[in-house]
Amino acid sequence: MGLRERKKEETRIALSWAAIKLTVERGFDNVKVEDIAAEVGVSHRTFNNYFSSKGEAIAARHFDRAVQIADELRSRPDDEPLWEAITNAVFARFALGMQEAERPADERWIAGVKLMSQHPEHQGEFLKAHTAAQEALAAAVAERTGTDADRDLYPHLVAGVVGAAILAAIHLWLHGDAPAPFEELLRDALGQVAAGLPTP
Amino acid sequence: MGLRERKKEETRIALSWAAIKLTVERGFDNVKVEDIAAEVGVSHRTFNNYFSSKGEAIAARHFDRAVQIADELRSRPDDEPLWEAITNAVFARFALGMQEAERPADERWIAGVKLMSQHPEHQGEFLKAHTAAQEALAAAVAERTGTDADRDLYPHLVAGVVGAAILAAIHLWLHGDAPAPFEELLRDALGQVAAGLPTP
DNA sequence: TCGCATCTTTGCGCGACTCGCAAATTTGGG
DNA sequence: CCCAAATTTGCGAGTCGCGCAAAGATGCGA
Repeated sequence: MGLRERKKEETRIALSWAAIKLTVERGFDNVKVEDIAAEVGVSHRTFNNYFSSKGEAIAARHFDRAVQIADELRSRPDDEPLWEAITNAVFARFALGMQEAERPADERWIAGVKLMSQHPEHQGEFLKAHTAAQEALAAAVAERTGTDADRDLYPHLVAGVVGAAILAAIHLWLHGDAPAPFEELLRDALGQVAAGLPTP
Repeated sequence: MGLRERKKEETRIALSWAAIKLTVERGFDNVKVEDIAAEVGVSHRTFNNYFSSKGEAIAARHFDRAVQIADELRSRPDDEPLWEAITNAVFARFALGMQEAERPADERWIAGVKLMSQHPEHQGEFLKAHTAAQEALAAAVAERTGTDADRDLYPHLVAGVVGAAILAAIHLWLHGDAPAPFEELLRDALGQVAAGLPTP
């Protein structure tokens, strides 16, 4: 990767990160594209060369991280059982970052994230990113199980079910009554769907 | 429901339907909010009293239909096994309309729908509607299984898994290589997740 | 039946956003 | 060191979302 591409990637990440930071601090509607661009030191117009909306910039971090789950799954030993490999892949790339790494994690930040997550435009973009990443996961599952993502339901179902588990964990973590650590929720959710979701 | 509310609902449906019709015919970007409003005979401004974007108007029909699945589930006999009840509920309210009822179903229409389904803005709104409807389903599942949607993962997982099955069926129907009737795909998908998704 | 309180529609206007285009600037290979 | 290619930037046009207040429609109670 040449200097050119590296710089592009850096700008992309910086813009995405600035979008998240400002949105969490001020609220979605109090951040102008101009502000995000200024924070990174590029022009308003350049922002739109990278992302076609504020929401997309914010969701980009989620997207990048989610896609890495698929990569991680591919690098798992072939003889590892499917659901075990998936669980390990998810935790390797998702749980860490979701928790408190690379992020203040103070009271105000959490509250800001919750507010942000409720904004309609962000929800749409987040789900789009989530779904797009899920397709990458489906492709990896197809590879591992010898199925065909263009003809078989199976890889899409597995990826969809994993995605549903992740979303359910996030949802309960953000909106639920009983405060539980995110990692625990996620492990529980993956365990249940992996076991075939027996009636409780 | 008084005349007032009925009229509102009619306008809402008319706007949503007009949005779909025009978008399928002309393509997402060639339809202005003004056009949709004109088709129904209201002002541009009134459109925005009902929907906050073109995409939302289009997704509203999906949303309404999907929410009815939850209602249908509630009306199923209590002694019906969960997954059987869910499958019946889904088919009662979803499969019919998805197929070819109430809709031209000609070649041009299908092509238009496929194009529309690929548009970024529509995808986001569609997923938002899908997810929102899923929460209604989770509530119904919680009711039926005696779990708590605010504390337990289970109802969200069931709803999420059902949603994933529906999305997988739609996805393969729209983008897959092997042409199969939608109803068959959907039945297959629900059957697999209900059985706990065994390795193929 | 009628009048009034309430809800809905509409026109106006502002600020913001997306994107095409072309000029200016930066980058990397030869 | 220079040039071709990629990237950034400014500008402008066309939409869009929404707050506000006036105008119109509706339904309930007297």
